[in-house]
Amino acid sequence: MPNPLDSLPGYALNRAAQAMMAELGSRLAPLDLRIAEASLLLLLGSKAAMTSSEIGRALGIARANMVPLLGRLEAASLIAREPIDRKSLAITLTAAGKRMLKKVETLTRAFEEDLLSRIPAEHRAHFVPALNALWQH
Amino acid sequence: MPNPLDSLPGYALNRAAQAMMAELGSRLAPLDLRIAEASLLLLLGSKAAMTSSEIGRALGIARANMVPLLGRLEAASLIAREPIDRKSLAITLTAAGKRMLKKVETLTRAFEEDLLSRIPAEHRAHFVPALNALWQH
DNA sequence: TATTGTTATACTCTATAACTATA
DNA sequence: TATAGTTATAGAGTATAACAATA
Repeated sequence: MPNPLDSLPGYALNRAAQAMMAELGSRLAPLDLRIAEASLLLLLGSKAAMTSSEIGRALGIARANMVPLLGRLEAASLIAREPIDRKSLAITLTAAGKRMLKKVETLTRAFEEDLLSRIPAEHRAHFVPALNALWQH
Repeated sequence: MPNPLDSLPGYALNRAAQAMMAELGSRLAPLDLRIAEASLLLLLGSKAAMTSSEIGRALGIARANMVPLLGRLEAASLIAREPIDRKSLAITLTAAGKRMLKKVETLTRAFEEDLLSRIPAEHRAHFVPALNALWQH
């Protein structure tokens, strides 16, 4: 039933991420948010104001792809842009954005708990450190 | 420097998979193969002949998306399709496909070793079991 | 009746090049 | 000179609906 690819770390990593992101996407759908949009709200909630470029660097999103992402959030009145100088814009959460953030935080907490609960207890503490070793820096 | 999302398992999972798949994609580029194509060759190498639907189920690829995938591999003369009955086709590796498979196996082995080597030793043995718990069945 | 292979289509995510305006 | 924000575009991955033919 299982195939020989299942023992490959890279294959397992890809399948697990695909499954979990599909699950998270389904849970976010009722809020009309995509994963990147929810991530952005969570990030802004902890860092106050950031520029588009700073957000992109933090989330691993290319600058060019930040434009439609911020555009959708602004169209939904969840964020606002205010000039810092004549070159940069500060992205901040609106009141509606902060209310949406609360929902995202609740939903995310439940999702992350459910994800961890699927991992056998003896492996659980090793999960995030192993993953972070693969991409940080 | 790090952001608060880094401690979330789902976020770390997604970033790690994104980074590792980008790395694998770069390594496969000289062979002119995409990740799904290389996965298909590896699968066929261990299972002899399979139908398109069986491959799709094994790799988590929708049947409709198997069509262009198999089309590219057939255009590259790496696979062949032979009728099983008047409804199904057996997908098999051609001689060129088997030669390419050897390259993919060598490359994949190196990639998987490099991936694991990035994970601190104490976390390494927990990695694949934790991931497989998230998506299998 | 369920499954296979297929077509067509659409949406999302990601990547690149180029441009302007400013620090 | 490097960076910010943007436009346009292309590629790749994924998802759905529908269809004819066959098991």
